Amino acid sequence: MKDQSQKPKYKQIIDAAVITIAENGYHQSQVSKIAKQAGVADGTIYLYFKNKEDLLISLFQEKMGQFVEKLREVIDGKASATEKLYLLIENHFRILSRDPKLAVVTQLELRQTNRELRAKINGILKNYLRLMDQILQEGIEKGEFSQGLDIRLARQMIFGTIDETVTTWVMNDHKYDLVGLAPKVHHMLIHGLGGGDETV
Amino acid sequence: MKDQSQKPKYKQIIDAAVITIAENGYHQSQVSKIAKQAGVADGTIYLYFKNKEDLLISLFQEKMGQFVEKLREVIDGKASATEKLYLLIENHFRILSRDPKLAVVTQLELRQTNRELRAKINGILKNYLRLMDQILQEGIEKGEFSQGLDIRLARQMIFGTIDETVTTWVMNDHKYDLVGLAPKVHHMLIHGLGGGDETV
Amino acid sequence: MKDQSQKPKYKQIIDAAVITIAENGYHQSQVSKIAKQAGVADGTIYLYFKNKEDLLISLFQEKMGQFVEKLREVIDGKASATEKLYLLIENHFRILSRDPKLAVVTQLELRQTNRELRAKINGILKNYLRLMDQILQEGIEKGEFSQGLDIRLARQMIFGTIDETVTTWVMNDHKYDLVGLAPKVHHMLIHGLGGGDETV
Amino acid sequence: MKDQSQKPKYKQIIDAAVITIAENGYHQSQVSKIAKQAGVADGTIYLYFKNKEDLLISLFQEKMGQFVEKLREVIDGKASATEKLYLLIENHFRILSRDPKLAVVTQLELRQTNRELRAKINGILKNYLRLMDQILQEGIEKGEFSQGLDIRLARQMIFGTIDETVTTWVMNDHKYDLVGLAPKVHHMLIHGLGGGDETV
DNA sequence: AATGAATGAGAGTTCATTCAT
DNA sequence: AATGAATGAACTCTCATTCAT
Repeated sequence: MKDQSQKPKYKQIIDAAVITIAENGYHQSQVSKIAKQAGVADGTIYLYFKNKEDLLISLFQEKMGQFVEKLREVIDGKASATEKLYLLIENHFRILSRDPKLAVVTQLELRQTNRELRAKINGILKNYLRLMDQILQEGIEKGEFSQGLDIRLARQMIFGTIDETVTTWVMNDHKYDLVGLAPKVHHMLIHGLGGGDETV
Repeated sequence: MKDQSQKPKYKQIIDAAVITIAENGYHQSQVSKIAKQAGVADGTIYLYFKNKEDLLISLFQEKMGQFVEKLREVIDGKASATEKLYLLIENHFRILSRDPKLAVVTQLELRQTNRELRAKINGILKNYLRLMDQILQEGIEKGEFSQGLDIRLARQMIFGTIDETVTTWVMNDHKYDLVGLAPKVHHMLIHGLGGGDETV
Repeated sequence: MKDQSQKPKYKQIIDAAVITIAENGYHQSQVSKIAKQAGVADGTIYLYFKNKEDLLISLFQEKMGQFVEKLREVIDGKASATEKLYLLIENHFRILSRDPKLAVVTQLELRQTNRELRAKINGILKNYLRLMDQILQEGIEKGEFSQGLDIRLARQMIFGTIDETVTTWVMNDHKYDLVGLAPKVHHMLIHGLGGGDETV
Repeated sequence: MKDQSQKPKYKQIIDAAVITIAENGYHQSQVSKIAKQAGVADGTIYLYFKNKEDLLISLFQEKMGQFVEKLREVIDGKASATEKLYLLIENHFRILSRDPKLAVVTQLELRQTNRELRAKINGILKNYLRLMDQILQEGIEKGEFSQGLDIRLARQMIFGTIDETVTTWVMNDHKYDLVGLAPKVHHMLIHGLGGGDETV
């Protein structure tokens, strides 16, 4: 792991954790294995993280932080909520497409943790969900989205759909183009199964 | 656990597993704890299940089997795909509302298992997903749903939305009425965020 | 096991134990497996034997009893100790050659038992060792064997040699003729490595 | 176990295993008991041995290795095969006499292991048996031993006799002098029961 | 005499974490 | 800051034996 020696140890260890977990699965990613992948001693990990759980939370925080940050950049300044939603979906897909190992870790492996850890992970996710809520709020105000929309439910539909789509893609070994699905997914979320042309 | 003594041991143990896992979490549900809850000796569990994994898979199979069966009964003979979708959502919500412990187990705890076990669980889920595909196919043929619908993606939207809605409800300690959300969720899935009245 | 139904249950179970142990090894011969082989219920074994250890001791007693009895018949009335020794070796080899499963059990499997059980087995062996002592005593008195012979050591040489020869044969999957080795083994025991023609 | 703290852990654990097995018997020598005897934590054993079986094989290898090595040293450079055989017997007896616990372990306890482990132990014994074969070959060539000798059978006589003698000594709680038996055993092996003076 | 479902004690092994160097 | 040897608690599964029928 010579090329990692430039990075600060903190990030070096987190990246090693992503690789180790993606390659071996959560339950087969012992601290000693992560340490070896990072090129440090077992004990060194405890100089940077309080314990294993803290490492995993930090991993999620670090990666999710970048994630939301990147999305905000892309979305900011766009005219419509509809467009913002599209960019959110596409970039969500794009970021995970570019880092399939991270995708494996977030979609499959990190969900194998216990309730307590998952609660903390959900806390971190809050930022992302809030971003969705903002888009939804804006869409409703601008008249793009239905006035009667229940924002919390709508956000659950958006997040649930995106999440399920990515998970299915990961479980199918990334064998098809995820980013290419963005337009269809976006269209479905906006117009529903009915396609927006139904005469109700 | 005197009132369980009527049931066959097999079901008795599965029900004990649901209760134990819901109350203690997956990783704190040792075989001995499940046995005690079931009112049998540890070894007895191994007369009915090959090992702990087999017990968990059987649990999922047993409960999911009832689930899909019940849904089929409710849905069969209904006129429209739209109506069938509504019934699927409402009953999905209803069944888990009536058995909050089962909801905890399926939404949170059983996802903490390793990749291999989850693959087996997904195999069992297939039946349910196929039911959704049938409804979608029918809806497209009858002109209720958009002709251009990608069935696989649409199913991921439906399942992802339902799943996320239930999980959020479970994570909020079942503190609101889940079944009551069915109409709104159904409407969103059919009409999308745009509400079906947008002029695009 | 229909053809066993004539035999008394006691022998039926012992024979089943021999077969089961020979085929599966001592540690893989659970009571339930022996019961199945014998065509009886697990519990039935406890009507005929106090416990598993008792069954094994009885097995050894039964088979070893026949063994010594047969040898006595063959040997009785023979003229010389040398001849008796030969017959003992040859018949020891012959009996185990004819029942290779019994050979596996006595040479390999029954030695895997704990110290206590082996002490009891040795008690049963005593009869056989006493027979050897008698032959040795007779041989010394008749002048066939050396006057200075230490009977106990001599018996250990005879038994050790026979036992090692049979064990090696069993470990080599009975792939050569054991009985045919009797003359050579006998000659070696009588004349030693020197062959009796050395000029000392 | 303070006085063991100088030794490398590897040997420290092996010696603890010998003592524990000799004192408690094979089946009552749990890993935790061996660890306690060695003055280390249970887990430490697994830093030096793959598993319990590996510890036992290593024990035998280590002790048997020293054994054969010591015998080679003693025997090398001796003039006759007869003398070499004597030294082999005497030293075999001497080494086990000096370490009665090791004798208990090799003669009684280690034979209680399953077929697989015993096969591995036999593999290690091969070196010792080969040493015997060499002595026999040399003796035949030098005219000390009978020309017609079957080396394999002769080795089985030697090993069987020595082994049985030691085992009997161990089963009698080492209550007599084993080394003192060497001359008689040697004489018997060379001249046989007949004593070498029989006129055949 | 016979059954066989139920019992429950018992042990090898893993791995997150520590701490002397 | 970094190391890595040592720790020791914790859990699944087997199987001889029992006893109600």
